[in-house]
Amino acid sequence: MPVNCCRKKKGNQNNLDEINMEKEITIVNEQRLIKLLKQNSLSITDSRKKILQLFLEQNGALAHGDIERKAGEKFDRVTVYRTLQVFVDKGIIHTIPTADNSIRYALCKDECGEGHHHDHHVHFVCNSCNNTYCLDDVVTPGIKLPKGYSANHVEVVVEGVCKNCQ
Amino acid sequence: MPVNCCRKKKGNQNNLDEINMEKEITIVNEQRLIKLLKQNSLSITDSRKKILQLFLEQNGALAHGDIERKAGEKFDRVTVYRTLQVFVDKGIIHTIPTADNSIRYALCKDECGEGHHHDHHVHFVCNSCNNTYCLDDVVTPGIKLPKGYSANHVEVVVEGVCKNCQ
DNA sequence: TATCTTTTGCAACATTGTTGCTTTTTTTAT
DNA sequence: ATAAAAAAAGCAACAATGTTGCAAAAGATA
Ligand SMILES: [Mn+2]
Ligand SMILES: [Mn+2]
Ligand SMILES: [Zn+2]
Ligand SMILES: [Zn+2]
Repeated sequence: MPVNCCRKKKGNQNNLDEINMEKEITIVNEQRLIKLLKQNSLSITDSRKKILQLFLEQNGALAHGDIERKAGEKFDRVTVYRTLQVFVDKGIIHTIPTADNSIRYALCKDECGEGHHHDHHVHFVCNSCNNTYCLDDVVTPGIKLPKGYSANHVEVVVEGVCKNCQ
Repeated sequence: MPVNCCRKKKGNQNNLDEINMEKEITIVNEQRLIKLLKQNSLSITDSRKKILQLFLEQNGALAHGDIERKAGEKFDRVTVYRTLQVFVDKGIIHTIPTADNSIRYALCKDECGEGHHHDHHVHFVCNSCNNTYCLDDVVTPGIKLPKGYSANHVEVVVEGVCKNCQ
């Protein structure tokens, strides 16, 4: 992993006025999507824009199936698979392990890039709404392993009831 | 979850002499398998004995596919699915989440039973041999969650290089 | 705009998981 | 040991998920 490998993306919180016309919002988002894709040296295509948009609009994580559904009939299933793979490779999204054979994907923060993820945060799965959230501020704890084991990465998934469902 | 809900199974470490004849070992194991199934009010069938045996013989965890392969052509795929499901329900095995769409299963310790699992240990996936181990002695840490979230269960999966592969 | 490169969609296929129903096996009661 | 009842296994059909190669379409480049 190269030194100084982490790009600095602008925060870009997208705090648009609620009163903005729909069209205007669309334009802004489109620009943002294109910028993000360009930053990652990806060519700008409809499917990439659409799928990236889904992640940006979404608070929590998305499973492949969710994306297929939300992207509508617009794209081939194969394209969705390939797009997700590219996004993971580029450090745009990361995977979240589950115990039900349906990997979830969520946006990475700015520190991730091609070939190196740094998503050292805890994930939360709500038993009520069934959403999965990145708890970006909750850092994964160090784990003391038995002699002989060495750790590369620690993944923590907490299951419970989320803020909205209490 | 009822108070005093946890059965006490005998340790039964199966420290058999290496010199025991194959047949004898088989008989011993058979008895052990039957005992375990009876303790869990399960009827004694070939597939349940075989699959349980695979777990007892195996140090690490098994994915559904592993079991299908190891159980040979002996059983229908559907039977394997149903048997695993029953074992999970009964607290004989527990699932381990992964990020590659292949749930792993491993034996529970004695505290688990029907309707209540207590597998509060860390899991370890080796990047070299690709085995998954239960680190029974490494307890999952408590996680301090943001206001509004409440935890039911914490799952920790550490990825790295295992003892045997160092 | 013309050319080169990349991505998409499609088809075909493989793997994985589910469901209903019939047959077989296991358990239970005689 | 035998018969009746209950449970599990096997089978078939299907659904869902994931993979690959290739031709057509779209995007980047000059
Ligand atoms: Mn995350
Ligand atoms: Mn375990
Ligand atoms: Zn929730
Ligand atoms: Zn290993």
